[in-house]
Amino acid sequence: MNVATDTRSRIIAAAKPRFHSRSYANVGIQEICESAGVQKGSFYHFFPSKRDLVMAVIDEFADEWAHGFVAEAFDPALPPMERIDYLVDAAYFWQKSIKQVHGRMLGCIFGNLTLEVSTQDDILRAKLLAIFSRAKSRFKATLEEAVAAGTIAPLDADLTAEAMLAYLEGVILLAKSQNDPEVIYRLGPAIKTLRVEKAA
Amino acid sequence: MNVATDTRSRIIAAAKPRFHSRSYANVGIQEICESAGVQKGSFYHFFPSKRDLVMAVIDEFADEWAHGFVAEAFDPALPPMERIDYLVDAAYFWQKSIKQVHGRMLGCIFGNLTLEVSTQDDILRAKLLAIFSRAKSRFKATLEEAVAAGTIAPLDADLTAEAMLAYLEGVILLAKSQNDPEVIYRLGPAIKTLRVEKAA
DNA sequence: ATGCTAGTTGACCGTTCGGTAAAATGCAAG
DNA sequence: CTTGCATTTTACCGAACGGTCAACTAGCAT
Repeated sequence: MNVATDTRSRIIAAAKPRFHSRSYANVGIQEICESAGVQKGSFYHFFPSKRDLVMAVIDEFADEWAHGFVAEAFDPALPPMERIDYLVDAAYFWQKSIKQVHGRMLGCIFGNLTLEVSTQDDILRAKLLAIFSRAKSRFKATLEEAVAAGTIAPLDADLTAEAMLAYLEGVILLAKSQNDPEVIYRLGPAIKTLRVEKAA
Repeated sequence: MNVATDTRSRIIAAAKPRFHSRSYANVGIQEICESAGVQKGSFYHFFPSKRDLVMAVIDEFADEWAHGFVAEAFDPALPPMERIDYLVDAAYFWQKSIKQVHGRMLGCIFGNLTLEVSTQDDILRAKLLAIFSRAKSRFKATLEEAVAAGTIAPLDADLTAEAMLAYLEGVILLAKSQNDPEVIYRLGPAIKTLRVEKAA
């Protein structure tokens, strides 16, 4: 069982950076297997299909974020609005370090996959949507706390949270188009100027 | 020459909706040729490579926008800030009509392609970057006009323009993840709340 | 020791991929 | 009437694609 777990996670470990740095369609099972030192038949013992692999990869990225930067950023000890700054900073430093190692800005794997596959695979789209939905909830709770604390004027927390998430993804997209994480540094802080007023 | 032009444009016409609704990697030359009623050898007479085709497709989309919605939105007769509203509205109605016909929200082809290929093909990335750069210029000029007219308080027009473009792309991304153009309707108007202050 | 099962192997499936080359066709200018 | 060029056709290339299958191995419980 330990060996089994190891093979499975070696496959995922080989797939992660590839899906992140290229695209879903551009990464083949064969390449992943070679890199993981696993036979193709063995791959299909653990994953019924390529889609199931990428779902596992999505989960791993999500967990990594949830227990890493996101947990740090949304620390209840921090003043609410500073959490958002922290998150944007984290995105910036992460992309910057990736570029230093890899030579390229890879962007957000959830955004990347969303635009690539969501017209072709509703199951993947739903998976990605769930990730975004959780992210939005974090923003929303933070905004509600900030409003309650009087840090910011009352607003529509739900829509503003969604707007902030959209902005973050958009900034990362633009940064990727320039292959330059500094775009995140320059544009990121403006996230706090976004506001959707409460409906009358 | 007329026949030649026709073949070439039939190829592009077949390729456009496919690249828009699926992805670069997922659309094959063969399929495009079949749909256009063109032989593969004939395809390679007009396009040296698949990449050259997608560049032509990008140009067509860019022209279509530039002479359509964008020209309408950035009408100098309109008050500057209303132009931005107009553009967001145009994006909304366009995506909505696409969904009515096609059943899916396809999003922005420039954003889609950017996230898919920009780590793998610097020439395509540069092409897409140029598109974004022009779009940003439109926003910037509009913002400068609004500041000059006293409609909005002075700000860093360059960075705010970039932020607005990022936000628009992000909103479309999120809408695509939900396969729902109404997201653009709900979040779009908040674009005007974005501000980057002038550096001291 | 035997039988069951999870895991592994490597060969194989048909299909599609982007791209090539040579021969055939159509057409227009000299 | 012929030369020359742009266009088109057809057949083909090697490689890669996602996925399947039957045979084999190893470990563990009865």
